[in-house]
Amino acid sequence: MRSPDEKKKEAIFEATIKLVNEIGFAAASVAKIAKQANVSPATIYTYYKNKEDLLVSSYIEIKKRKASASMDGFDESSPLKESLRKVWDNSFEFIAKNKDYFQYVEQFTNSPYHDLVDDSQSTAIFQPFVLALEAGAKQKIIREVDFDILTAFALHPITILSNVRASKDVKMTRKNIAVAFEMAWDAISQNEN
Amino acid sequence: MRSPDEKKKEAIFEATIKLVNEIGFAAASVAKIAKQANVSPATIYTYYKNKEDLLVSSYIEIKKRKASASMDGFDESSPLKESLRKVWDNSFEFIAKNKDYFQYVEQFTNSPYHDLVDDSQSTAIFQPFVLALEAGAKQKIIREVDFDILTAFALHPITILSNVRASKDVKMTRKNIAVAFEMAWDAISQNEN
Amino acid sequence: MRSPDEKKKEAIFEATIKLVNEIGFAAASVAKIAKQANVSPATIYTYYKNKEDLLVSSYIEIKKRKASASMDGFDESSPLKESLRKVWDNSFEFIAKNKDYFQYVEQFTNSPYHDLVDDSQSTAIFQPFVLALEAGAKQKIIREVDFDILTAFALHPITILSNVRASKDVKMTRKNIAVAFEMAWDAISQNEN
Amino acid sequence: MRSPDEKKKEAIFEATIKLVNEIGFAAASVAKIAKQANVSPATIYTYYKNKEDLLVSSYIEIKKRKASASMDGFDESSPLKESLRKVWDNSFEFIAKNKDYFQYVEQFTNSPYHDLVDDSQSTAIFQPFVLALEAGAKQKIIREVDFDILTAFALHPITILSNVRASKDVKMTRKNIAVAFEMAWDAISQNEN
DNA sequence: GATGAATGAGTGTTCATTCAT
DNA sequence: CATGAATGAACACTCATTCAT
Repeated sequence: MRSPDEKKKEAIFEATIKLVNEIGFAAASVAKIAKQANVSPATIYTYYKNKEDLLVSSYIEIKKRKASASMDGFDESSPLKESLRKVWDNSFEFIAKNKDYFQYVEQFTNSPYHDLVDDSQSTAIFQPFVLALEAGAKQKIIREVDFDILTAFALHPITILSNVRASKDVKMTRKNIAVAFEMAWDAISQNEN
Repeated sequence: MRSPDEKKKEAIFEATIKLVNEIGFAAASVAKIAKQANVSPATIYTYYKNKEDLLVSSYIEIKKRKASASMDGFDESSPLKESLRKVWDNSFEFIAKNKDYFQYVEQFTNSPYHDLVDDSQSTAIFQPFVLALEAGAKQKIIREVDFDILTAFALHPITILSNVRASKDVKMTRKNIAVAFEMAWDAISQNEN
Repeated sequence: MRSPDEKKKEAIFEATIKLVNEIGFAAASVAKIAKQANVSPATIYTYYKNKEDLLVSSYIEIKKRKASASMDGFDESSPLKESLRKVWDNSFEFIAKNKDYFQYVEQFTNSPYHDLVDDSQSTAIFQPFVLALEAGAKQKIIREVDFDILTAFALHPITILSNVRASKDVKMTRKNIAVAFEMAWDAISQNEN
Repeated sequence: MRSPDEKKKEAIFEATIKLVNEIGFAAASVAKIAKQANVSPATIYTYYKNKEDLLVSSYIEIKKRKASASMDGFDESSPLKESLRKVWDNSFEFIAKNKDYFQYVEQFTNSPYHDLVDDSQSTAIFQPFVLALEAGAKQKIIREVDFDILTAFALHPITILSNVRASKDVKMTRKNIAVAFEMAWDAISQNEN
């Protein structure tokens, strides 16, 4: 069971995400976040060094949760395609359940705040997946290209298709996910002969 | 009576983009933008209704420029793959030349400001390209899927691979562009048999 | 017939009164007055030295018009009570026809601007009336008291009863005016014996 | 946690009245009031919602104080004339002691701010007096006329004669008050036969 | 004479943060 | 640990006024 303090910290965390999503970084003042979390502005400063720390910490926290969720049940011994599919399904499930987290990350990632963050902690969780991709490349299952190019097709479509702002109309039904995944796989797989 | 100074407006426009990219929407105050543009803060209000108008107008201006650049030399009679390739090359060229414009758009798109914008004006320019895609789908050259899913593989990789924040390490050399384009085409083309 | 210039000046005058009544001295900016009068802000400065001059001049102009209207048809040879009644009727008529002028004066009078004004010009018009009062006092028709005390009962009730803000509910019908006038007369007349 | 400082609030209140009287609503900026009260501009906003609230609250506060002072020692069983005289004496005493309060109210009353105020709270204190007047009217001691007409002669002369701006020259000595009161009584009393 | 562009100085207000309790 | 009071600094924006045309 959580201590009363942890509850307060969680309340501040949730209030931050809610407010930033609703009114943006600029308008989400410490005072407003405090009110939303039902604490005094001063209280926030007992948990976070300053506003920047609050925003960055919240981002990192989400990234961690998302990374573990995405890698849940990942099995290195499975075929690469199945592994990748697992990550896709996990990701869509996590995003569907945590739209607010996802939206916060999107906004944060494209802001100057992002430069302050060291992503290594959360990317570490993906390590097994990275290794699997590299192995696949060596085995000529998938293309041997820069890692960033690979993920542009293998992973980024997930976030693009989940982004309410970018893709207003598509509902990511099970069928749509399946099709999109096949497209991703076609993109990265070394199938031409 | 003085006549309006187009140079001054352009200076404000450029200053806005520069500052927003460097320090973000929140920190880019009207006063700072004015100083950067070498005008009085009050002068900005003779060209724009308010800060929001300044930011939104700047966004729209960029979108327009980018849209026409992307569609430059687009030929409806060419084969779809060539047309798409043309858009890719145009886009990468434009982005390479205007990294600051591009960065501004990325940040703007993922901010609450974006909800205020009606994108129809700039997307209108893409109309011939949209028609070409639809024709390609009907002719079974490319997959028949939701338009947003299609662009997630046919166009979005361009912006992802150009994004300095997301892809720090890859240089989009001519070769890398060629490979990435092939992957995009594999994703969308109806090549399974 | 007025020259085009005079029309413009009158437009500025009317715009000033309208706006000050609607939003008050503080909010009635030169720019807004200019817009209301359909001229450029700079144009106002060709007719008035500055904003203070505009407000004060408008006040004086109204005072003049009101003073002459009040004294219209004043006959020194009439009995004092009749003369006073004439002033009452004239005043109520003027105010009824020019509620906006009246309201402007009320607001102006109770503002620090009023200290800047030399009222002698407009009060000069009342001179015959003042003399009549003084004569009445000497003849023991009315009380011999300080002039300001006299007018507090003989004239001020007119403005009080006309003031929309102060007296919301009373309609100054002919009958109400008659009664109020009798009260005023009872107050000032030397009727005790 | 600091406790609220009543002294500070009073200082802001007094500074507001002083400055508004000296330079008017328009020129009395929050910054100037803060400086006069020896607090930070931001501090004013911990006690008042905004400038309007500051001005309106100050007005209401004065009205309350004035209303109770005016009704001090009011005795319903006394003859009406005595009761009214009591109110006159109380009022002149209060105004003499608090010229600044009075001046503030005068300016406020004739400004657009006044429309925002619900006067019922302060007028409630006058209720016994209102009832006494109504009783007097029924007993034919005073005229049966609209309440606003009655007060235009029974009460308004007090404020007119106290108004420095309107009546520059008269000193309201005990004797002058006595005379003026008799005039007021003559105006409202039903003595003609 | 008339104007829209331009601006330094100021507006009311909110900010992130600190501090005494 | 938690807080509301307090604030200097900054915010977006408007002001009265000037100036070149």
